[in-house]
Amino acid sequence: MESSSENLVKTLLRNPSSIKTKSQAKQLHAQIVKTRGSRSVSLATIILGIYSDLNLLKESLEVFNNFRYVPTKAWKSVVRCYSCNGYFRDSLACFVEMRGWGKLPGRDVFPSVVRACTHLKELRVGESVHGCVIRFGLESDRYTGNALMNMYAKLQVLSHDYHVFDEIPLSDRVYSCRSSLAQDSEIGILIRSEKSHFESLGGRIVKNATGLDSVSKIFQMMPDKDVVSWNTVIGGNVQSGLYEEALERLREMSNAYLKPDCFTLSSVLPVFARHVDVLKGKEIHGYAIRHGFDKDEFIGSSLIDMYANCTRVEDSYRVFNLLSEKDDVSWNSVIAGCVQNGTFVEGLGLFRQMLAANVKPVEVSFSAILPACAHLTTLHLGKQLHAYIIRVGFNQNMYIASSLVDMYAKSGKIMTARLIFDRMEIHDSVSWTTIIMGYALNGHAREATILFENMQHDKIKPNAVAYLAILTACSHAGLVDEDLLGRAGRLMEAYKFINDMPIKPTGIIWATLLSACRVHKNVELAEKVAKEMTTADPGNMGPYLLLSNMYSAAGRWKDASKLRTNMKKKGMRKPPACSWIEVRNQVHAFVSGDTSHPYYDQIHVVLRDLYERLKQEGYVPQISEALHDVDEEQKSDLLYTHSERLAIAFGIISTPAGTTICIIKNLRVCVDCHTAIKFISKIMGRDIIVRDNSRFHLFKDGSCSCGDYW
DNA sequence: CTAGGGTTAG
Repeated sequence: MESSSENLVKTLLRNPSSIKTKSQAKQLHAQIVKTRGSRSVSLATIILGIYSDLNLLKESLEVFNNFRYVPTKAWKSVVRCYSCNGYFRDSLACFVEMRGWGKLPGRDVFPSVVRACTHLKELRVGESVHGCVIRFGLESDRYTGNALMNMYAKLQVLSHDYHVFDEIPLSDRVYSCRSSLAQDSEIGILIRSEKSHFESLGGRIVKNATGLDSVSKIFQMMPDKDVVSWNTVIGGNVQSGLYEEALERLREMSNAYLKPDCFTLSSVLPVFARHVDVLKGKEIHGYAIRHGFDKDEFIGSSLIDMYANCTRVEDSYRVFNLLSEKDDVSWNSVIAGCVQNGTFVEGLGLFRQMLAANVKPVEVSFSAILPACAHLTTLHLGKQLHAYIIRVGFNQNMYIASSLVDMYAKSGKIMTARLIFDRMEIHDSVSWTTIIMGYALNGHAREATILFENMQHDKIKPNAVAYLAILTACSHAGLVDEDLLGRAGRLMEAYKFINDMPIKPTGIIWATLLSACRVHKNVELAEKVAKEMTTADPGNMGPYLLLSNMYSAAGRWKDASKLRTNMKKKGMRKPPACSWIEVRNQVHAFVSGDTSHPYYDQIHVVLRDLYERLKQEGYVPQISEALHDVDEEQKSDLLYTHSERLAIAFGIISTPAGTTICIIKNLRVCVDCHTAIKFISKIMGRDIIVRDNSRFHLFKDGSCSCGDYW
C-alpha cells in the first residue's frame, strides 16, 4: 500500500500539470509532508508551482512563507499567482524583491508583471519592465510581447498629456512622475537601474510615442504572431478610435491565415456600432453564428450594442433573449440600448427584470437607466435609484453624477441638481453642460450665464452642446428688454454670437435661435435662421413647423400653407402631439383629440366645466397660432382637445385636491393652452408642472415660471 | 498574453 501511493506521488511530481483540482493538489501536498516532512526545498517548490498554476493564492503563500531561502522558481510562482488573483501591487512588489535578491526573471514571469503594470496604469514602471525584458533578450517572446503591446495600447492612449512634458528631459520625467509606485523606494530603484538599459537598447519609446507607435513597433518585430497578437493590435486600434486601421489589420490577419475568434469579433463590432453600419455588423453576426460564437457573452453584448446603435432595438432585444448566460454587461447593454432609443418604459422594465434575476447593478447600470427617469420625469423612481447609489457609494462616478444632475434638473428640482453638481469632486465638459442646461430649462438664464463663465475658468472649452445650453438659457429667459426694438436687437446679437462662435453651429443651435425668433415674433430673422438650419440639418422638420406656426400667427396663411405643402412633398410628417401623466405609479398617455381613455367622459365634463369657469375669469381663446386657416369654431374645438388639457383634466379628477399636477408633453405647449393652464392653476388652486419638449413650466396661482418666454 | 456595456443635445 505504502509503496503504491509512493509511486503515485513520484509520478505526479514528475508531471505536475496532471493535477487539475484544489483537492488533488492538497492531497499530494499532505502526502509529501506526511512521508518526507516539509524540509525539502525542491519538493516545496514543485508544490508551490502546482498551487500557483491553479491560482490558489492562499495555499501558494503558505508554502512560500515557509521557505528560509527562496528559490527563483518559487519567486516566479508567487509573482504570477498574485497577478492572476488581481493583487497587482503585491505582484510588482514581489517582482522587485526578487530582483533585489539577484534572481533572474524569465519568459514565465514577465507577462504577469507587465499585466500588473497595465492594470495599475503604471506606464513608467511598465517601461522599466520593458527595459528589463530587453536586457534579458526576451523581446521576441510571444507572450511577453503580447502583454507589452497590450500595456502600451491601454496606457499610452490614456496619457495623451505626455507630450506636454516633451521639452523636459526623459530622466526628469521618469523621476518626477506622480506615480505612487515610483515613489516607493524599491520600485524607484528598479526604475533607476533599468532605465539606462531601456534607453540604450529599447530606444526612446516614450519620447517619440504617438498613439500606437510602440505597439506597432513591437508587433512588427514579433517573429511568430498568434491570434492573441493580432487581437491585441486590433483592440488597441479600436480603443484609440482608429477604426479604419483596425479593419485593415483584420484583413491582414485573415491574409495571414489566422481565423478571427471571439476576442477579435467582440473587438471589431464596436466599429460598426460607431459607423452605424448594420450590414457589416450583420456580416459579423453571421460569422459568429457559423462558428458557434453567438452564445458568447462578450459577442452578445457587442451585438446588442451594435444593433441598438443602428436603431434596431428589436434585433438587439432578440440577441439578448437568445443568450443562455446573461451577465451584468448583457443586461446593461440591452437596457442602455432601449433608453438611448427613447423606449424608456421598456428600459425601466428590463432594469426591474435584471434585479429580479439577481444580477447586481453596477455603475454602468445606473448611468444607463437614469436618463430614462430624467426623460419620463419619474422622480419617485429616480430618488429610489439615487438612494441606492449613495448606499453603495457610486455617487462620485462622473457618468452617474451627471445623470443625477440632469434628472433632478429635468424634474424641476434645480436646487437639488445644483447641490449634487457642487458636491462632485471634479467636473468635465458633460457635467458642466448638464447643470447649465438644467438652469436653462428651468428659466434661470443669469445663473446659466455665470456657470458658462465658470466652466471656461475651469479650463473647459465649450463645445456645440455647451453653446446650445447657453443659447437655450438666453432664448428662454425673460432677460430680454421689454420694448420690441430691444428684443430684436438681442436676437441679432444672438445671431452674430452664433456666427462668431469658434465652432461650427449645429442644427440644434440654429433651432434654439429659431425658437427665440418665435417668442419675439421676428419673422424676417426666423426665415434666415430656418434656412441656415435646413442646410445644417436637412431632413429635420423642426424649422418648417416653427416657421409655419409663425406665418399662421402673423396671419400669413398663404406662406404657411405653401410651407406645409412643401413639407408633404418631402414626405415629412408631424408626429402626433402626446401628453402623459403619472398617477399612482401608472402612466396615462393622451394623444391630441383622443377619446379612448376609460375615463374620457369624466374628462370631457371637467374640460367643459373648466372652459366655462375660465371664460368667467376673463380667459379669451387665443387661436392665432392654430395651425390651419379654419373657421373659428373648429379652431376652439381643436384647442379644447389638446393633449395637455386632457392630461390635466385627468390629473384633476384622479389626484387629491391641492396636490401638484405634473404633465409631460412631446411637443411644445401652444400659446392658448399656456394661457388656459395659467387660469386653471388659479381656479383649481393647484400647482401645475408642464414639461414640454423645450423646457419647464411651473404654473402657480395664475402665472408661469417661464415668464411667458418659451 | 487578448475581448463587450454608461452621462449632456429644439
